[in-house]
Amino acid sequence: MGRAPCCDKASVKRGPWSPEEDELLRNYVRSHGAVGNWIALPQKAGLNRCGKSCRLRWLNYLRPDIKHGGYTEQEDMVICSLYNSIGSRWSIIASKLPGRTDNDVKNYWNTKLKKKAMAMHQQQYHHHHNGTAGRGHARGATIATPPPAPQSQCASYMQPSPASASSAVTTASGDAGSFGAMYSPSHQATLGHYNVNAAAPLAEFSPMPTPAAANSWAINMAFEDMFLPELVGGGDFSQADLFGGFGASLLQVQDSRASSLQELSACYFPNAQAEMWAAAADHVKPPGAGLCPSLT
DNA sequence: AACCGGCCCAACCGCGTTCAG
DNA sequence: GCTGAACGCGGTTGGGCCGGT
Repeated sequence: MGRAPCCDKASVKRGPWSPEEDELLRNYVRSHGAVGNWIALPQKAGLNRCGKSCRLRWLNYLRPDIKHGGYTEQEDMVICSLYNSIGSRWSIIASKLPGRTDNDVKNYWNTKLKKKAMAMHQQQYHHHHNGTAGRGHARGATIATPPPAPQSQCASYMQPSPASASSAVTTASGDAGSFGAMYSPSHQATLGHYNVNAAAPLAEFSPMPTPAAANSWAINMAFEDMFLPELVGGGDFSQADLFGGFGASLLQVQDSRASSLQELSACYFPNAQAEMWAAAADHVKPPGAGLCPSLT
C-alpha cells in the first residue's frame, strides 16, 4: 500500500512552472533563507503548488549555483567512474560535481553519457578483436574472456573497480573468476537494471582495457582535483587505481589503497557483502548502515 | 508543409528514511 | 517504542523540440 499523497493533487497546479511562479518561489527563498518546511511553503509564498514540487523546482532549477549543460570531459569521467563504483546513486554523484543536480546528472547519463559509452565500446571492442585478441585478462588467466562489454571511457570503468570488487580481495582469494559474485546485491541490482534498460551487456565484466583503451579519452584526463582521494582520506590515487587498474599494476594495488577503497565500497554497500570485503582488509570496519558520514 | 520518430529535460511518482510528537 | 508527517531519492513519464522523410 502506497503512502498518502503529500497534497491534494486536484487542487494544486501541476506541470511546467511559469516565470511568475519561479519569481514567487525565488523571492520567498531569498527573503526567508533556508526552507524549513516545504509543505508549508506554497501557502506562505502564494503558490498553488505542491510543496514537493516547489522543493524540486528550487533544487533542480532555481538555485543560484546551478549549472545547466556544458558537461566537461572531466565531469563525464567522474560520473562514469562513480557510476561504476556505486551505481545509480545520483545524489552522491551529483554532490561531487559542483553546480550539478542529481536530476541533471541522471538525465545526462541516461540521454548522452550512456550512449557515448556504448559508442566507445563498439570502437574498442573492434579494436580489441582486431589488434589485441588473445592477450587474455590481466586480472587472471582463469577468467574466461567475457562476452563483449562496454569498453569505453565509461565502459572501461564498468569492469570491477577496486571500489566495487577490490583487487585485494580477489588476489587474496586467488579466485579471480569469482568477480561476478563479488558484486554486492545492490550493485548487481543496479547492473541488472542497466542491462535490462540498455539492452546491452553492461552487466558483464569488461575485459581489461587494452593498451589502446589506456590511451583513450579517460586515461588522459587530469586527476589532480578528483574526488576519490578525498573520499578515501587523501590518499594519492593513481589512474590505475581509479580505473580498476591497467595491466599488471592493477594486480599490485598496495594494501593501504585497497583498504581505503574497500572502506569506500563498504560505505556504499552497507550490507553483508560489503562487510565481507571490508573484513578482508582486516583493519577496515564497515559502517553499521547507511553512507559514511564523509560521503554525505 | 505535414508528418513522424527520436531526443532531451523538467516534472511527477512512489518508496525508503528520518524525525518529531 | 510507535506513528505519521516530512524529506530525500531514484525511476519514470510527458511533452516540447528538432531533424529526417
